[in-house]
Amino acid sequence: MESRLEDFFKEKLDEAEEKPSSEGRGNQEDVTGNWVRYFRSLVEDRYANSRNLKNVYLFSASYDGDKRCAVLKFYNPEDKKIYLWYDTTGHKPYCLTNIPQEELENIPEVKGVKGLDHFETVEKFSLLLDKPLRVTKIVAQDPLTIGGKPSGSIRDILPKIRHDAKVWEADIKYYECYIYDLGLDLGLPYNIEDGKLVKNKLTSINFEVEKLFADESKDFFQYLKSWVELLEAPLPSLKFIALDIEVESPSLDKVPDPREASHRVICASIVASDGVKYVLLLRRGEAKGEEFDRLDDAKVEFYDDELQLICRIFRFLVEYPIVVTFNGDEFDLKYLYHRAQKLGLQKEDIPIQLTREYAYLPYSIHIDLYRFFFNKAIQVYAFDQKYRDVNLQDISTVFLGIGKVELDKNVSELDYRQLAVYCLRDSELTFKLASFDGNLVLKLIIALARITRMILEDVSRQSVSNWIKSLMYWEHRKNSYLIPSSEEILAVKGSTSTHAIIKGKKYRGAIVIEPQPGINFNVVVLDFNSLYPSIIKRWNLSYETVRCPHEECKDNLIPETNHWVCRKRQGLTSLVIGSLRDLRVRWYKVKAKDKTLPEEVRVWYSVVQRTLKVILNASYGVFGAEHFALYCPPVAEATASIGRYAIKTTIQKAWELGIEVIYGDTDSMFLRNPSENQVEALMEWSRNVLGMELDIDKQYRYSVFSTRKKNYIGVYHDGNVEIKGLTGKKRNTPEFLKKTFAEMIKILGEVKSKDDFDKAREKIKSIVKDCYVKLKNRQYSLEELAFTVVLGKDIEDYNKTIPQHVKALKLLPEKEKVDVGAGSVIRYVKVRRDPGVKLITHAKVDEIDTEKYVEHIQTTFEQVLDALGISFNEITGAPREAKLEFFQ
DNA sequence: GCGGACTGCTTACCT
DNA sequence: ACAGGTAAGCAGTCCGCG
Repeated sequence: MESRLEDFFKEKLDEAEEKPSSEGRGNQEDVTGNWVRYFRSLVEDRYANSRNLKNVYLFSASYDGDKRCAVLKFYNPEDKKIYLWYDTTGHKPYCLTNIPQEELENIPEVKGVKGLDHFETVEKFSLLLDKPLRVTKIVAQDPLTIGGKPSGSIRDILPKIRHDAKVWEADIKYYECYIYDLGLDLGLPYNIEDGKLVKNKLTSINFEVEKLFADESKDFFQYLKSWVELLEAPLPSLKFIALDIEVESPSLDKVPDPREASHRVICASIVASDGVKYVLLLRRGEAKGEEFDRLDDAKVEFYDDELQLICRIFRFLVEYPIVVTFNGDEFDLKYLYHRAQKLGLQKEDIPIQLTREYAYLPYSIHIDLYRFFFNKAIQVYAFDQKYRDVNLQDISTVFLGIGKVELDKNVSELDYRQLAVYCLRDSELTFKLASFDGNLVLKLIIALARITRMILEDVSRQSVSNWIKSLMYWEHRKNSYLIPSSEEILAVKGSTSTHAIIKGKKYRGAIVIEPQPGINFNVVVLDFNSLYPSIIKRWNLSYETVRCPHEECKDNLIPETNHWVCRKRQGLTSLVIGSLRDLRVRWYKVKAKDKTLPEEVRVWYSVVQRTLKVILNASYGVFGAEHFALYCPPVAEATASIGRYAIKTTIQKAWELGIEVIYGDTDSMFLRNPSENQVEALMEWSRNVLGMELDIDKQYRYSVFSTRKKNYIGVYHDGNVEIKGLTGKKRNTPEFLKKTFAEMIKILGEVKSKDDFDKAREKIKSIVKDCYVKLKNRQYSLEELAFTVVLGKDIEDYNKTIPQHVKALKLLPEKEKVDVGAGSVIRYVKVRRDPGVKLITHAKVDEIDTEKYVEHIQTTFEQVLDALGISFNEITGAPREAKLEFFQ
């Protein structure tokens, strides 16, 4: 596929790079000419319309403003390159309106809009009204005519002309509209035959799956089938690079502004999946040590000219199909874009496009891992909150066991070798974050793209509400359903009928059962297997079915609300979320553990089940989120309400069966020493009566509860200890407390029987006592005493109250305050004098307010001591209090 | 002028 | 920029107190 021309220019470029200009800053033309020629030839050649390609994977799409059409990006696993394909179907941007075609034709303000193509009358089905609707399709020659111009777009002028004008589907990005209309599947293989797009034959549905879901309705089964086809499709082997650059910086701790790009790019490093490693360094006037041509397994190149170095980076950006960065959107690529222009390169010769939020690579796929790991849903559900702070240092330490190279001075002051080592490490870490566990992260992104029908760039950056929006929109278009506007849904279904416990919330959520304080042996924890998605499936919840327009459904009420649910039509959300849930629980989760399957298949199944988990966990919440495109509070409210109903009735049934329920939260029930028969009976009852699966989630040798909800310790039969919610493991708790707490936990893990507790009690008392004494003697360092708190917003935004960590910050001189903002981590200690707090960097050990810290020891340990029948005063030597005994 | 009761704010957690 | 519920610590306000 690669042309002679491309090879020719590549050689030319290599030549140019092998003899970096010796006479210092040479002619601009010489420096960049080779790059520009090479780049232009590449665009004309390989990136020109591809007419014949086999088995290429659809990874991305966008709109080409020059050619005025959609362009798709395909990845060819054969030669591991990206190919562009420009639309050949003549598809055009459009939106829909309720104004009849004849009327539109007679409105001069509309007819006169430049870029308008034509009108059509089409039939769509309105789920909201449960009836067909004739609407007018306004077709334009370019997306901006529909919407997005500062003024004068169809989207904006129609409501001005007629007050009852409705406009639908006008704020969908054009390439998304294109994907939905053509029913394209992202991440799946296609063929291009004589310029036409042909989907590869799909993996047929597995016989086992078919058998597993034989009892489901026809519609439901159709959904299962289409998901399986997507998710069982083969996965291409991927080729990618990680990139990182270093920029001279004026002062310590000050990151150069990428828009200004006023400082030199002094180093770049590239680590590629094919083993290629490069460090590119800028020769600088000042002595920066000896030059060298290798650094471990990386090739090192020195450049006299900064622009030449940057062009070298650009070559990597167009030659590799996938480029991975850590914060490339906000820094590396943004910087390179502006810096290259500053040094004289034309915009069109830079292979980077900046939008408001992204650095987009038109000839490859840019994945910014920072954006991906920042996603809360990814953080919590895909990675079980293994990392807390989103930065390269912490994330790579968690997943790879290595961190960044530590610096003791400004990057500008490092010698060549130190700089190279530092920079190379960063791109190595970035590379490994994309590739660990067999490219887990990239696979997650592809699995997400397949399900959501989003391009890789979007799905890896945007959050759950956009994922679900996209997959729902795709389903609407597939079935010719009119996509309702958010206002429309709200107008018809805006009301809620319950009251939240927390002020300012819209509706009542889950319930938490009051725990029975004390210690209990043999505790079995049952939970509803993905409760909310199950409810959405079983109760047919969707924006069109909750409060549906049919009189005859109005008696089909949802507990504790005045909402009813449709009996006549299967809800779209119910089908989509329900099928994904069942597939995860009954197929992918099971198969991910199936040792008879080849390792590679198992790994993919585990990726899929994790991806589904992320989507499913968010599926309920989005309907209660104002910014979600299909925001529908009654759907969220109904879901939570049925959840409360499910757990309440199940607990009641448990008592009837003679099982003691000692705690429960949302979807879980903690049973005290139940018999196998009792557990089995309860699970069966739930299956038969509620129609919901109840599973054994975990079994504890014993559990420790105080009177507090969302706070407990569970000790598994193997001695592993699970701690939930306790102060002793919170992030902001001082280290000395966490350490002492961990010692106590270790003792608890060793307790096997009631008798062991007597010994454990004594040990725990002495551990806490030691802590108390050490504190009193001021033997703890400031490091150990510091509270670590994340600043929730910028300092000046605290106008209601001034919390302690902000108080500590206010003592800083103005010019140091500017470096602190939302997201900064603040470490402070409590002192006796005036404001009571000081930043760790400003305090001394003898200022510490030990009395305050004693209170913290007390609250931290009382959460456990209570249940053990130990009073804190007994430990510190204060008068003995009555001892509580919880054993029965 | 001070302390207790109360509410509200902030952070971190649970499901 | 997925939801609501809970704990803890502190900030700020109101009220009573001859």
